[in-house]
Amino acid sequence: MPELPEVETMRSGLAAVVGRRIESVEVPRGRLRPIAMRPSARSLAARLKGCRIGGVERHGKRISILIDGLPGTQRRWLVIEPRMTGLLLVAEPPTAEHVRLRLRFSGRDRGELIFWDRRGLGTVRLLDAAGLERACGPESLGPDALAISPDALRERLGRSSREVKVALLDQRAVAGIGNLYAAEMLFVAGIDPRTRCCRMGRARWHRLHAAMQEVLAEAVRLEGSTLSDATYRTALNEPGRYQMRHRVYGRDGLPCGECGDQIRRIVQAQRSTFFCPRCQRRSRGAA
DNA sequence: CGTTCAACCTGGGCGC
DNA sequence: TGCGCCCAGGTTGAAC
Repeated sequence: MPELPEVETMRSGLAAVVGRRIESVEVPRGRLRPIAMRPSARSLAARLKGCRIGGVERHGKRISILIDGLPGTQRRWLVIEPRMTGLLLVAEPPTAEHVRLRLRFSGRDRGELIFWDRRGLGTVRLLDAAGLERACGPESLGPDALAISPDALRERLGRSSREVKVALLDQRAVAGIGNLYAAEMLFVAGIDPRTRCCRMGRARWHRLHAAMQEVLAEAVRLEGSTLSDATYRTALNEPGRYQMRHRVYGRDGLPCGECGDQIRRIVQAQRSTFFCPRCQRRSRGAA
């Protein structure tokens, strides 16, 4: 479930291939249904060959790779959405079967960039500047969760009648948060995930913002969360280490590390939410 | 403005 | 051993 920390780890891992020239492009075909790729695999391969990797950026849970050296002066970006099980690797992938795109580099350094995706829900698109703006600009994504100010967070969500856990997953409001980290930051902030945004005062928004920064920064430092299904790996095909720090996610029925009460699982907007009913009471704190 | 539901996929875990 | 079923959750789009 690549969220901000996992995608940020992919981005920093990909810094190793910036400046390299693409010698060949491979889109393996197997028994699996091809993933969404625009333009077609064949055309993508033809256009990328001989180009250079100009840079790598993260936009919420998406990655853009600047492609230099296409004919003409216009720049293009390879925009990749890992969605549920997509990985960007500069090392051998977990299995050969689910490799969706492989760029081989030329020159002294050689090496490869691989997009691997077990479930195939991810997408790969080659976009021009306007397309990049549409896919990753403010009409699709709000401010990054690691860059937003406390007041901007409150400004963007504070009037909503939605439950705060559901609202945190809205990428147009704030970008990068998914199901796992939403649960973790609400626990750290001591906020009931069912609280309506418009019922939260300034103090609680600031507490949520502080928890957001703390949880995401620590998860980035530990290179994301590799769950028991072991899907997510770093760009070097190593597991993340933030799963050891999970306080509520995936822990229903287990005792809360703070108070010892049982952690509960509920469903909000068709997604699991994990929380501690005692540590995350609606009225906890001054509010 | 909002919610709900289905769809896209594969594979791990479970009950039988 | 194996089959059928449920579940994981990012994103989009339709229906209401």
